[in-house]
Amino acid sequence: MPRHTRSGSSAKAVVLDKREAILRAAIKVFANRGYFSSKVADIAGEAGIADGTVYLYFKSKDDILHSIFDRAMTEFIDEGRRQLAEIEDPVERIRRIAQLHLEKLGADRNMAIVFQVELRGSTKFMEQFSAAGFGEYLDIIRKTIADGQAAGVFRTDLKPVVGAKILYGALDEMVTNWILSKRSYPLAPMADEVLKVFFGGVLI
Amino acid sequence: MPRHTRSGSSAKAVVLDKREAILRAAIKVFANRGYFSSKVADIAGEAGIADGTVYLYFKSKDDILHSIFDRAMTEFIDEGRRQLAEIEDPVERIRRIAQLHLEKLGADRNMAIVFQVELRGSTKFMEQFSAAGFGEYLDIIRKTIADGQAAGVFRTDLKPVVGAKILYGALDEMVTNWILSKRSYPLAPMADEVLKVFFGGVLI
Amino acid sequence: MPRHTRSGSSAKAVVLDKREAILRAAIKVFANRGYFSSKVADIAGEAGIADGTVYLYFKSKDDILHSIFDRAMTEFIDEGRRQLAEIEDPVERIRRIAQLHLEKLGADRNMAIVFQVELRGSTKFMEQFSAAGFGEYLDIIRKTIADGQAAGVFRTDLKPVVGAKILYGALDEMVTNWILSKRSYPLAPMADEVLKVFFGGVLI
Amino acid sequence: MPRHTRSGSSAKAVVLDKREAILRAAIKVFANRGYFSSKVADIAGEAGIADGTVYLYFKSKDDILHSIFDRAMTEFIDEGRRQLAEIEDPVERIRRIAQLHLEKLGADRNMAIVFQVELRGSTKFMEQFSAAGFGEYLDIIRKTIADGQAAGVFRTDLKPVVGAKILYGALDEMVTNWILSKRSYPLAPMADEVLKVFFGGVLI
DNA sequence: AATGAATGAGCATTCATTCAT
DNA sequence: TATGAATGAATGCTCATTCAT
Repeated sequence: MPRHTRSGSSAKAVVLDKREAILRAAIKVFANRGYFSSKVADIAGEAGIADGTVYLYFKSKDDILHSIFDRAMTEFIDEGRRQLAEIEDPVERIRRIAQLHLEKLGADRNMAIVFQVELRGSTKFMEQFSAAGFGEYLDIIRKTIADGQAAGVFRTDLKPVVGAKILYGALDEMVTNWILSKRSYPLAPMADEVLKVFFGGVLI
Repeated sequence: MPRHTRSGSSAKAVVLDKREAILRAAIKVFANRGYFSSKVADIAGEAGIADGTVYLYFKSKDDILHSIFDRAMTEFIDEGRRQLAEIEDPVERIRRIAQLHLEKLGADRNMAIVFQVELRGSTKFMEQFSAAGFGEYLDIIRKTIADGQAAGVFRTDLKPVVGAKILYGALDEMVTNWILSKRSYPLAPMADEVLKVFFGGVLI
Repeated sequence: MPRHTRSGSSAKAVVLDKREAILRAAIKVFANRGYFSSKVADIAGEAGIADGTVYLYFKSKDDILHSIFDRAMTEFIDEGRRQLAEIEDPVERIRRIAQLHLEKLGADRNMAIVFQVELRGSTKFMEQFSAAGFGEYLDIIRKTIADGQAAGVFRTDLKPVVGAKILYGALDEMVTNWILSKRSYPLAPMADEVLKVFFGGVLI
Repeated sequence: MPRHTRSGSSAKAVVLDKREAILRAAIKVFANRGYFSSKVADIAGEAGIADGTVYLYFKSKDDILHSIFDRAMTEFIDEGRRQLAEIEDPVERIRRIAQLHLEKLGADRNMAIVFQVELRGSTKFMEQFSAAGFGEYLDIIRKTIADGQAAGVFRTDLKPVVGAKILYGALDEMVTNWILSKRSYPLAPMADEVLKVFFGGVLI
């Protein structure tokens, strides 16, 4: 896809590039040492800039973490909406959501670590986050389940919001285990395992 | 066995009481402010003792958090073994595990916050913890699922370890949402909702 | 020499014994770790008593160090006076002083370390000490030199006080080197080497 | 080689200046209060900088003391080698050493206090220091005495190393007394008094 | 007298943030 | 914009001393 600016030398593009570089560096550093143990100097060093420069692009260390979440969540939600746009069938929609969830997080281990560990590691963040993108995400799942119930494909003795949490929790645990695992394996295929149970249960 | 000292005033008991008081205070403080933002002075203040006294009972702030996890996990595992001892049926065992999980964490909101937030908020802790009690817990679920498969009550096209993670993840998410919820509701009943899906799936 | 109290069980004797035990323990601990790095608890432990008991015999940690110096210095001065009482000849008196200096410090390595290191390691102590026993000690040497000059055996183009410092400094350095030496050798014989130079110089 | 920046304003010079300022401040503070009683904040205050700035130039409080010793000793040894380079006569060399010793320490009272008090006030420092510059210093004296013996000007019934210690000890005591003295007098002239005795002895 | 648990003042060090250049 | 030296508030931990028993 062609860029609208020639080379990366336009003022705007440079700004975005450096901001981007800092975010990437922060994701790496936060993933390795954790938010509280990471120093702004580490991030600057990883990004190849001076410490002070960080503050030209972010208001604070806290702001960096928030920006990481915001950007990733926005991208994820957008990508989700795009992919779900043409899928009508609730079952297929749920399948697509689950796959997308694990594909996205499975594609960037550092980002996954930051999401699973740092986002969860702070009630403050979690609360703010719930109010933001996370709530929206859960809501998309909830609505799809409700649609499925209306369409007569999902059992109706289950509150959609609870179903959404169960699916999300199961997927989330797949990610957490993948992060902590000493073995290296692809995360995305786990979606099918989760869906197998989510859709059909474990009882024969 | 008769005590030589009346009631809980024996030296041993006093020591345990103070240690206990510090742990309780720490759970409260950690739950409210998070581990990193909590000051040892906060804990001491909450426990009604001098700052230095904390160090007569714990080696460091870090040691306090570890002690919280260790004690709670040991108690939980013990209680679990006791309650599961007389249950043979895999389905019932799984049900008991899920209920116990939410009963225990639902009984102490602060403790639940510390577990959900602080334990998850540190790869270091998570790794140490995985190697310790958490792995053991997941293993109990895994074995029960395997037993159920052998007994012909659970579908066999699912790896027991994956099933265990799915169940755990779903329960865990119930706890996390309960913690973050502005509304106040009992956590334990959520176990049935999770089991409904885990056992039977959502498809009609 | 017979004791005036039978056994060590009289109140006075017990007090002295425990005080003595604390001082001995302190000398050992101070010698090994240095005054500032030594903890009162270390001293109590070495003396086999409870921490608080130290304060029944000494006003403070500082007081212990002072007591060590005071007692040792008093003993040393007394012993010196006794031994010098019957020596008239200034040369022999100087010899006796030098020998006694190295004999005494050479007899107790820990005490020597405390004297050489801790006493010197604090201007405060040194000033207080100068005003106390140390000044008295130097004065005895000074007077002996002056006597020798009056008697025509010592050169008179040297201020007695300077001569006293030179002798003391040379002896002191023997002690310091002996303490720091990795090899083990008797300190007392070094007195003759010092006196050889002090009396006759190094020039042929 | 021309500088691109005028006078002492180059980055390197500024760094050295601030490092120098901290060392000077530390010498003053250590001399007045002693190493253990001195606070890093005192040093920073004396140097007119913020507390944290100290750590941009030194690794720790301990590192400051070491740097003081290292720099002074290096300077002293260098200056000594320079001045002794053209002196052949062992007697004159000894004289020069003694004079230099008292000239240098007599030129900076605070530095002298730090050397006499803090260096001696720690077996740890003394041991490290013995292995370093101090041993080298004593060795220079020792060799000169041995040369004098070989040249037939010094008596041979004295081990050179012992002679070196005696001279050093005598000089050292001059410094210590000068530091502790309430009167103010020049230290350097005391070298002649010491040499008078060292060379010719006190006996007529 | 003896104990040792409790106290709390004290301090070296870190690090997010600022700002002169 | 970019730098990185400087700042100084913040805090975990130690240990001399006290005092209830």
